[in-house]
Amino acid sequence: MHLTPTSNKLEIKTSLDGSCSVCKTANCLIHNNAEALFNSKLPQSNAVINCKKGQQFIIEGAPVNGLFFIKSGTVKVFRTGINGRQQIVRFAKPCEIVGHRGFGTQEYYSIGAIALQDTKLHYFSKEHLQEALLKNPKFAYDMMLFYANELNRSENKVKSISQMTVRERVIDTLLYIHRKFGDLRGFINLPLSRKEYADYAGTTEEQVIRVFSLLKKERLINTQGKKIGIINVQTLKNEISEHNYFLDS
DNA sequence: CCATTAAATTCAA
DNA sequence: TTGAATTTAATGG
Repeated sequence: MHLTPTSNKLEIKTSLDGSCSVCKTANCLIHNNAEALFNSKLPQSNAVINCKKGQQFIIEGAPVNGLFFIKSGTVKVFRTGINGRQQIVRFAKPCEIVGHRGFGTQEYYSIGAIALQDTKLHYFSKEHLQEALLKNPKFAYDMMLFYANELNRSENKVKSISQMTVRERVIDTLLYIHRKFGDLRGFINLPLSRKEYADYAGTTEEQVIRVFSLLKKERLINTQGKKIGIINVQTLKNEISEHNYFLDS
């Protein structure tokens, strides 16, 4: 896929094409429900958006019009705290939804979202989604599962931030990224800065760097620049097992 | 938290 | 493809 190299604007083109080129995954919402989603007669209600690395496509406080499916790339979803520090709420990968908290009653986005890599998004308006949900129970059910899962994870995150030590939170974050984005040649398959680990774990960049150094000394992880390799997943899991490590998303 | 140095990444020639 | 410019990591105060 070729992206226009110099444009700073979001590239938007409407598309009534139902094909989702990237995802062949069995449990992809958009893929499984393409029929329900794409035979709408509503004009201008869905579009493919190309988003360059580092580009913000949801602004906190902006009015909600719809939501986004990720077709390719990865995205971080965050909320800005009182002192301007950003708290990363979650990372999202292809086949996932971004902006869904605004769906329904809320008028404004309470979160922001930035592309971590060049990312293709598929946008649907609220009306479009509503139509598809009402028409198609299977789609509605899949959406509900997604929401339930997100809620579960977010409840657990509250707990982890309030009850775990910095070291445990960093380990928790590492394991979350690892199981979500997987392993490529021994390194976590997602390049994140130490700051981004910190923003997710609810700590500072320095703390993350120090925990990483320790873990490296203990031969539990490997680091090479931005790339992190987990050597011993089990030992890390054990260390936070008292805090209910059993989530799968 | 800030300052310094080392290291890695990006960019453009 | 290289190296200069910029960004990021790591450490110590």
